[in-house]
Amino acid sequence: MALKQQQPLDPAYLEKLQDYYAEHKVIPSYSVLATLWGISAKSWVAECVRRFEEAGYLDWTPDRQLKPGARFFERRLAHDTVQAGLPNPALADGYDMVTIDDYLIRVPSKTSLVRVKGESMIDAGIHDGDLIVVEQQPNANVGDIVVAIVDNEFTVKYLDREKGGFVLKPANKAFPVIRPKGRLEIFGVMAGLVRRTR
Amino acid sequence: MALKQQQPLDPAYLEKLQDYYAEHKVIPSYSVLATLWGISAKSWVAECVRRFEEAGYLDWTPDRQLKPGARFFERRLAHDTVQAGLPNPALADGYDMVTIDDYLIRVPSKTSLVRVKGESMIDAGIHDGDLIVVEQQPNANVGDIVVAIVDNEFTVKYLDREKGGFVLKPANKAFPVIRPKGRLEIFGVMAGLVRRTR
DNA sequence: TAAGCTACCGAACGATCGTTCTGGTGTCAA
DNA sequence: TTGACACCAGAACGATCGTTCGGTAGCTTA
Repeated sequence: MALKQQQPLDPAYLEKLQDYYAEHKVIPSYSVLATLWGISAKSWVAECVRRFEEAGYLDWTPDRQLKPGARFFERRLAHDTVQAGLPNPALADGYDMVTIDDYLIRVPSKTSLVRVKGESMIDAGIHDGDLIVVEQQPNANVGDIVVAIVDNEFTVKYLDREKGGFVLKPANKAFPVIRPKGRLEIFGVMAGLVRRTR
Repeated sequence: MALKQQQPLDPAYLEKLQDYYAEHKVIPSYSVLATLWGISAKSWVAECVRRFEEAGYLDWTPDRQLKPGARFFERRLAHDTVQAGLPNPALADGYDMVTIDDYLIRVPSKTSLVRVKGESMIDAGIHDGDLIVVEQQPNANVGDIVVAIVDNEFTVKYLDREKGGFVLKPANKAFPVIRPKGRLEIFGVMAGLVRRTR
């Protein structure tokens, strides 16, 4: 027996909830949701919540408290071609959904973030203040951008090899190549980059 | 009159709550908190919550629901120098974030992602294939990096003004300045950048 | 050794929670 | 014309919520 196709809910409901969550970091109660959505019956709120839950946007804690679901943090990824008159971006067509965290992080337990200091990697498009997504591992390949520990500080550089051993090369001619005296301590390999510009 | 100095609370309480929040993205109720903290009296939970609230770790929504406070996501040891042994690569901000998503997105309903095509903004550290975090809005200021719609395609450029009107300037001398014939249609303003390198 | 804290327990209570059920309205196809 | 269905209102209800208040055990201070 085929499952009955559920009518899609008003996307504005989800958006309002996401905005509320972004502000308060909490999912509100049914009565607050009713106000938020302009609905005056808790029973209908319950039904809407049920559908969002079914669609994966909401979930429950073991203690039966409402919480964000797996798809709650999805973002619209606009295609690079735009339809003819498309003033209203609410149209579902022309968008894929992506969650930024899933996009960048493959192994959460081995992934961390390091803030970039200085302009030594500017030719690789890595600016001062950017966050580097690092997959922690003790070794890397020549050509990888690695986060190494030099003089008790994190440093982001290209990994390269000279006859003397491994070296760290900046992507900026104004900076010198680093040739570590002892063993080169690698913290991890760069897997991504995050920059906030506003 | 000097304010009475409050006894510091057990830091383990806050840690347990932060762990719970990291898992469920929600602040639990008093009875769940009691279980979480190994306390059997809700009245005492209420007192602890009151002190966390006083210290800025917890807060209330306008609807009197408990939510994370301003200091909830703070890091204990936030500096980019590395301790002996393997470090916890904290953010130098003094604040940690729950998710990368949270770091980049302020208004989810008005935010979407656009993939960059080409090298026209390479001098701004924006590479081919990067994802631009866009806050959708119909106008912008000179100097902003904007996502505009030109010939039914998204294009990322600096917004500038010439005597003829607004123009779009690339960050790469090999590319021409775009002078739109009619009205310049702005999709939104760049608020961040995401790059995957692996 | 009594008084005065702090840390906690436990019962009681009114408010609010989410659920359930009954019912109304608008739309569309048969 | 009549269902069928989606959308929504409202009342009723037991469960759970957070608050209040009284009480206890242990440690200080005087």
